[in-house]
Amino acid sequence: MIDRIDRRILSILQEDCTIPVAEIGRRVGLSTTPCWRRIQKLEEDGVIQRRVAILDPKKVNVKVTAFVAITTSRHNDDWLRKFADVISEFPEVIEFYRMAGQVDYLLRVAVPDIEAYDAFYKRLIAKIDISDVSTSFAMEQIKSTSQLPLSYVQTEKPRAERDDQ
Amino acid sequence: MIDRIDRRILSILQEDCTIPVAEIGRRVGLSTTPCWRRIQKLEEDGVIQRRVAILDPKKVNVKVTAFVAITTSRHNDDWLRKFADVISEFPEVIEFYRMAGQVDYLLRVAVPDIEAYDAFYKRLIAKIDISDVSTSFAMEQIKSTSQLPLSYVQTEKPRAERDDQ
DNA sequence: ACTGAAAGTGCTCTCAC
DNA sequence: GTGAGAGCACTTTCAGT
Repeated sequence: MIDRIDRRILSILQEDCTIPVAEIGRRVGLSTTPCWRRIQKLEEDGVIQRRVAILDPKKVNVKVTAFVAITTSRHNDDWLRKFADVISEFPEVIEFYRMAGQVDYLLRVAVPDIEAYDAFYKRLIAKIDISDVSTSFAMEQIKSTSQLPLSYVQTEKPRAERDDQ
Repeated sequence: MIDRIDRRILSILQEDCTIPVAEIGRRVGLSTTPCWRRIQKLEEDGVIQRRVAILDPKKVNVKVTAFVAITTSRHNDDWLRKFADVISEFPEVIEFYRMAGQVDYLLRVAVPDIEAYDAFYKRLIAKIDISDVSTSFAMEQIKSTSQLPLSYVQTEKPRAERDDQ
């Protein structure tokens, strides 16, 4: 389905999606047409979901990252759906996971400072009844990337190599 | 520095950076040229850091997200720098924070499954001596976005509004 | 399946206002 | 800030390998 050339294309586009197709082709050893068709297919197949601009958190005044661990006292499905919807609506919530283990849910929240987090927190609990919440703040963002590892992609060997065996 | 129109432009580009400048201009009530110039400036100023393709984690076979909480037994600066470098090198590490509070460091790791996490973990501890590690797995990704909240941006009021006052 | 060429389109970016 | 225009990159097709 995805071969090594596709993987290299994905790697390039994950890094910078403004590179012209002709240049991508050159880098992966393909001419423009097949390279363009591969990219088109990767988009059709949903491997490439979207192309977006990445902003500098500091420049848009969200310097503080908070991790919010939520433990709920077991509610029914309806409540959980409402819970998920309400929380997802907050633009400050960048990531939202249902967890295995002690903690039930984990949020990553982007805000300017601790006071803003407090205000966010108040708006959150005003909208939804949460029993147990524990917040940790990040002091420093050492790494944060939109690039997923591509080493685990199920690669189909290129035809040439397959025929060799 | 950044006014409301810039903010709307950023909001659009955070969502989809393939939209033509003319269309962005139309949406924010500007003709192509000034809109293009604003985008150019936002890039120069580093507000827009890059433009990237966002891939579907499932399609590239990283279905499991692990959060790794690391507690170190207080090392010196050199060790900490090496620690940061070694961990940052792993492409599976998508996010890496230095934390306040109980936990010293928090990683978000993307892997195909629990076995792959275990292999990753072995490679990690083989490279660096970590005393106390605690891993939690996400069962479900309810929300995950590259879009930062723009409500906190320091906005300079547009000239017209300022003059009105 | 990829190459290369080539036509058509639409966008980028500059310039004059 | 507007509007127009030149140049260019991208898209898409087609014949050929």
